[in-house]
Amino acid sequence: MDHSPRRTKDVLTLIKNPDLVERRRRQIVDAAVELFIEKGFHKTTTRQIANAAGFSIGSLYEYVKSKEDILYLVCDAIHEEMAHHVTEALSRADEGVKGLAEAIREYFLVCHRMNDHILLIYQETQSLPSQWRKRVLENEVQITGLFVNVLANLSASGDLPFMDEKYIELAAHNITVLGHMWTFRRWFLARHYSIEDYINIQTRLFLGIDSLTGTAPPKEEA
Amino acid sequence: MDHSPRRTKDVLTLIKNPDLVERRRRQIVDAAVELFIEKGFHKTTTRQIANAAGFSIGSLYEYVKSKEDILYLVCDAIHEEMAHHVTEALSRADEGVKGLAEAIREYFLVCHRMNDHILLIYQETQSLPSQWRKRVLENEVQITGLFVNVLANLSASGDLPFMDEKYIELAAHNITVLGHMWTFRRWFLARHYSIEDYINIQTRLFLGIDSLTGTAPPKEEA
DNA sequence: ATTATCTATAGATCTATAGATAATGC
DNA sequence: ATTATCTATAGATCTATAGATAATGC
Repeated sequence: MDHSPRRTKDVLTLIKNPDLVERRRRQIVDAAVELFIEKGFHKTTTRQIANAAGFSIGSLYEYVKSKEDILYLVCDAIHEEMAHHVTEALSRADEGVKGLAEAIREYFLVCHRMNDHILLIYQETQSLPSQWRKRVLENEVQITGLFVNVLANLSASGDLPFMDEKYIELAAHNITVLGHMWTFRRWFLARHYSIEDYINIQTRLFLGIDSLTGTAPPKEEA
Repeated sequence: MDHSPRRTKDVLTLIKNPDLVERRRRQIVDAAVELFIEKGFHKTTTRQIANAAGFSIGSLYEYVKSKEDILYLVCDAIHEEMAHHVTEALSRADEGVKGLAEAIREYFLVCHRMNDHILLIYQETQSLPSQWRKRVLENEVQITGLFVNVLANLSASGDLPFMDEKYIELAAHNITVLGHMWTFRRWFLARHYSIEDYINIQTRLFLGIDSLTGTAPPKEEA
């Protein structure tokens, strides 16, 4: 009998049928995401994941080699979903600074919806074996790269004041991380701000324009 | 014999001598910080902490009731140190916008030096029992409050354009979190920026002034 | 007597696997 | 025969405590 393991998405499996691997792993990931969000990675047992996914602990280990494998699959799935939504948000946005404001608005709303998933990445990336941790971190930067493109275009077209490459890159990191900030300070921020407040104020703070109309608001002076 | 536990810093101990408690707990915290940074909270054993602190596992449990107690003591110590450095940095700064730039500069340098400690808070706060998690999170916000004061004064004195309270508060959160960003994206940012670059560019991005001279730089146009 | 410390281990997991069983197709 | 699944458990921890010992002062 053939016992050689297959490699799918860089994670080893003993199951031959690739479609089955994909289907079962989706079950594993769905179950694990929920449990990890609720109890954290370390306090979730592989047995709980197997139960929630609807099969036995023995079967679970046919589809992954270790518990860390599951965490990696979870992080990867979350990144896929983030990247998908953000790409779509950016492609739908208009031209010019107004379009940037729309894109930021959409991005912040994606962060708002994926709150728990983003938190999970922040908290558990460190629990991955270093080779995979690197991969997950690079994914984070990849999303920042999407904003770098938008900003670079606006800077080149004159819609934004000309900015050095390094300024553009850091501004893109700021946008990305201020979206994350809503998730990891939400327990506090939500006392004072709705997500709409948050988007409006942030947009005015760093673009100086209104997030919906795209126009500079009248200056209030002391 | 008196077996009633004492409460010191809200953590129970069986030891009567308060000075001894303080001394031993400092040993425990110093040992634990290092181990937690290296391996994470869950992968560090209480036995390793006891060994590194220089006494037995039995003694360790005379000074704390549980492993979570140790994590709380660690988080609290880190907060104390952060708050101390930031308060000092703010009090040393000049008046006006230039003083704000100096304060931000000092704050970012504190984040730079306390890199690993800040990361630890981000990663392990979730592992605390909820009552203590709340306390640690409030500590984070307390540091933001220090910047709220500075910004409010500048806004009132006219050194900064007048800003609504909600704008001030969010701007303070932004400053705090962008300091943290340097720690959790440093693995990437440090490829392109020194901490000095980072401070200069961030200051110009959100104050529009040079971080050292406190003056508006000449505008570069495309 | 009282306090602090240590040794030894109970008790409770939890991951990962071995080996049996069921299902499917030649 | 081959593939997928399950049950049962080996083996390896790890936290927290009980009970013994050492040190200190009345």
